[in-house]
Amino acid sequence: MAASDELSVVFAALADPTRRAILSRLRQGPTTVGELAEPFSMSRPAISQHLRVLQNAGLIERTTSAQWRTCNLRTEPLDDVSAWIDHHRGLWNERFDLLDERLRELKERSSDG
Amino acid sequence: MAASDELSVVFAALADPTRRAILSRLRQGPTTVGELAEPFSMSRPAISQHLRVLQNAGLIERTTSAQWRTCNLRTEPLDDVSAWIDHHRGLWNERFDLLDERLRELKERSSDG
DNA sequence: CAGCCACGTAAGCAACTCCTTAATTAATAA
DNA sequence: TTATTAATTAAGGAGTTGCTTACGTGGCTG
Repeated sequence: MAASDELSVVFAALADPTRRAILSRLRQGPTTVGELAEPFSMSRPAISQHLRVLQNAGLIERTTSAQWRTCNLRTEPLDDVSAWIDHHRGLWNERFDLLDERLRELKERSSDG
Repeated sequence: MAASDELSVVFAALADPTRRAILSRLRQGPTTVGELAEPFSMSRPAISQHLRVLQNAGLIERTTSAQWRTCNLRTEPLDDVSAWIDHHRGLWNERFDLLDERLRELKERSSDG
């Protein structure tokens, strides 16, 4: 990774499919490390190391209760990432109207269903 | 990097401040490699290698005319990244109102200034 | 042709990533 | 206490990254 600035650390954390899968799993709610490791054909220490990378990036939080470590998703770092991405997609200075329109559509649909 | 799936390749390409600065520069328009290398205290080959990473990720395109290579920004890969990020920020199923409000703020500011 | 210019490739190196197995810590349960 | 369970730390290795310097390539110019 080499670069130690926050954005680089978060991007690097996301540049691994195992780690992204872990984050996806955590969207369903807090989980223990063992449960998190289950779907992967990988040793527990490997998962622990991935979790450390995610924690350093601020993308998860770990709490201890008894001998279990519970992992929680933290989405704050994704705000910075999203801002950078959207800026470079050219959304910030141009297509407000389009985005606005789409959001309104989605909003209507979700209140309908 | 190890992972070779498209999303991982793009995230990894973005996990370096030099490469992100190159992309930022390219937002102003197409540029030659020499011009692109100028702001960095780094050898030309190093920049060439960064450009290769960006090209492999589909984030730039290089065209040759005479002895110059012109680099162009390609934002398509950012669409996938943005979709993943927004999905995991929970924006797709929840906080439409908040986003809507923020966009309205930004819009007002940009039309004011 | 020779010489310069813009850029890339090749080779090498320190540092890092991602995985492994073995040992360790800490809490629970007999 | 001893054994079991959950997870981390330690140590090591194959492969990758990010830089360097040296050399190569293709296009222009005298």
